[in-house]
Amino acid sequence: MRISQLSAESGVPIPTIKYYLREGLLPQGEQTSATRAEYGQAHLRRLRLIRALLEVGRLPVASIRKVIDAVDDENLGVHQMLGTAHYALSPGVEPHEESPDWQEAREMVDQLIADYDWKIEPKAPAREELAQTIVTLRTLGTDPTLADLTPYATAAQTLVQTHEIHKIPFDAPRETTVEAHIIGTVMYGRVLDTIRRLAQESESARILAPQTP
Amino acid sequence: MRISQLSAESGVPIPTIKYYLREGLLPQGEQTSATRAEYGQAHLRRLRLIRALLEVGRLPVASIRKVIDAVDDENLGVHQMLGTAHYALSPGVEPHEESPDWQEAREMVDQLIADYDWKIEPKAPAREELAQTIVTLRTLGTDPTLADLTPYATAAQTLVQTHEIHKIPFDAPRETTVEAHIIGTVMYGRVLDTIRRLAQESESARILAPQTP
DNA sequence: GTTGGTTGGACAGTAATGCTATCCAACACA
DNA sequence: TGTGTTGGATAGCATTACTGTCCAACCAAC
Repeated sequence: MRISQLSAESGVPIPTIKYYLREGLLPQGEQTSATRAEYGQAHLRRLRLIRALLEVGRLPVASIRKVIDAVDDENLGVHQMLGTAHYALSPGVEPHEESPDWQEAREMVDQLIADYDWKIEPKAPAREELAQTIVTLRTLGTDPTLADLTPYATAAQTLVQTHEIHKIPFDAPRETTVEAHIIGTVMYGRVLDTIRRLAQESESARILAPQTP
Repeated sequence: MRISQLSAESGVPIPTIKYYLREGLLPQGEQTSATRAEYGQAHLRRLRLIRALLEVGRLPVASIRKVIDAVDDENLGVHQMLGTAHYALSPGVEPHEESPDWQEAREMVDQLIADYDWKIEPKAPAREELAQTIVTLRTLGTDPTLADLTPYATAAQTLVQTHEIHKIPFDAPRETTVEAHIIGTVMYGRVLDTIRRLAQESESARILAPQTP
């Protein structure tokens, strides 16, 4: 498959594909001559993943490259590879000042993790992210307690344990495993967010809507 | 309160505050002379909300303005105001080609909404968003069925009905009501997303981590 | 009354991000 | 022998969210 066909099948313009190649998101095709390269199904698949992460997952290109670098690093074991990829999917929190508010928020996060007996790396970005959200909620005047967070933790745990984790083929080839992991994290993350907004609209409408029985 | 104090209390630089004023995110202060304006607690509160939506909610400035315009439009009833604000919080889907894939995806969304007996406007942006995600999941090779979506719908409905909707003071002043609504949608949306990633990491670690009992 | 700092308003500039556009020589295929 | 495509390189562009500079008008302190 040449680049034009790759473009036609994926719907991605050729200059954009070249850009992804430059940026290392897409592996180079197999060179057949100085000005010819051959692309295969793997490239098409990778290209679709990139577009999914960009358009649906709204991940920056730099994060996508981190994910891909983790996959392509053969030195990493599956566990490390998944961890690296997973962390790269995290939006990330810019550095912030140390303050008692932050310390308190971090303690709440630690407590939540302990309550649910979760096994989380100390440096997991989601810890800081959650702490940031708690701090922000405080400055907004609402003061979240652990009891406000547990319903979300329970819901998340149930979803992950009963529906998501079994979809990941841990014994398949590396690339298949990460891809499933990424899809589970990003795509179903958006599914959940969107569906939650539907549920909110519906509940809000039931309470407030002008009577139309 | 003058602009410098507003900046000091909020931690937002003065040029940025000026920018928000220009963009209509922040209402003008009360002019006391040609080169003096007075700001109050409402401004500080609004400023914190803007930062929360930007930093935690990752909403574009244009969307924040839509939310604020809805609040400031006195012609709108509370129901309409909440709806407009809620829709502005949606990331939005760029226009796409009509195709059987999209039709099928939309039908699946309609079916889900019907199954849960949700009351959703035909033009709700979350419909198209969910359809987009379904289409994308298809191109990625996983083929989501209604049964794959229902666990998320059940979880979302439970969260919204038992924990979120009661936090919104529907009989309070408009501004208080929308603010609570926005916080519920955006901030707790992020809480859920982040906590879900924690749960994923933990489950993944339990299955894959090198044994460290 | 002078002086020094602050304010609002206007406008230009900037950094990051995700593309797009153009050019070119080297092919491949008819 | 021509026609078109390719890879590689480089430059340009649109958007977003600020940031920087300038200035006359002020207010408050000395």
